[in-house]
Amino acid sequence: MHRSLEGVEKRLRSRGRRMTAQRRAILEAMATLGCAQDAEAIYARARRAHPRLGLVTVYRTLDAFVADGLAQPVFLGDGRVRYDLAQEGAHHHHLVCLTCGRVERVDECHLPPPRRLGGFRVTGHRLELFGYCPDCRQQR
Amino acid sequence: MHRSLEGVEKRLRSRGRRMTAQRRAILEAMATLGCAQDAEAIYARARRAHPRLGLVTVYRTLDAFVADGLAQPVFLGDGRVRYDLAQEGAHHHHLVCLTCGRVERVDECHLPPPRRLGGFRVTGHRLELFGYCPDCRQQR
DNA sequence: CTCAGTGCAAACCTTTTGCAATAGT
DNA sequence: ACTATTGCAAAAGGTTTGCACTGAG
Repeated sequence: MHRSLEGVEKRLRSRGRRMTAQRRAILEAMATLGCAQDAEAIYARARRAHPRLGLVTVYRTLDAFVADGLAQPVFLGDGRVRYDLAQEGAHHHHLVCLTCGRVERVDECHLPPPRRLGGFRVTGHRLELFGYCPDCRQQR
Repeated sequence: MHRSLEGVEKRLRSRGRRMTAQRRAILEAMATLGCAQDAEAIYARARRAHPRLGLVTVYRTLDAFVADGLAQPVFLGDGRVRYDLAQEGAHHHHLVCLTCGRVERVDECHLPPPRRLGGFRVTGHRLELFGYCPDCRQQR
């Protein structure tokens, strides 16, 4: 993980940003927790490494990461924004359990996105799959 | 549109719900405005037909419609929930302009959703396409 | 030394809830 | 009549902003 941290630091610097203890803690939290975590979860985890961290800083940092292409927002429709660390080969989707809310990462993408569609130039897409996880499937 | 309104009314009744002037106004607003409109937009439009309508009623009605399968929520990541009227053959996706926010409906779905994936039973999906609409494409 | 980043408190905005009044059936 | 539905006001919940202070480069 330290290797990618260096890359991240370089990327931040190139955009006039600074590497701080808070940002390191947030990056580590995101890497540890995995994809599609919300600000609160990242905050709780990052606080272990940096107890003085404020929730507001998490929000501002996530905004900055998204602006710099280091993170991507994920919307699962539960009223909060979740975030993925934008790593190499990062294009992926999410599989969400409708019962317990568990989120799995799905790496295959069978979508050949058309470059043109109804006059639009299509540049990207988001796909979320919904269903029932092994645990919740049994209880039905 | 009156034909489908009757179907809607029947559906509501079968679930112990009542058809009110407010609900008619909201249904009409949704049908007129098209897909992926938020509560505020539906409220503004429905108020033309029923000026005494309250925004809270729109929220509660939309919740009820979703619970009854008459509407579906759409999440485009702009911090508000949007709604589609669930009509026949309603499965569709959205094409969103990253510049102006314009939303087009996309009826083709090239996604053969796998029934099983990583232990999950997959029952549905949401796909949103992003890009630039004809107007905004020119300005670049 | 300079300015990006931080923390706190307060503001914001969308959505939800409590409750008494209203209106379908 | 019975009770689902409504409207208002207030609360809730996630996110953003103002401002003075801190600290990376």
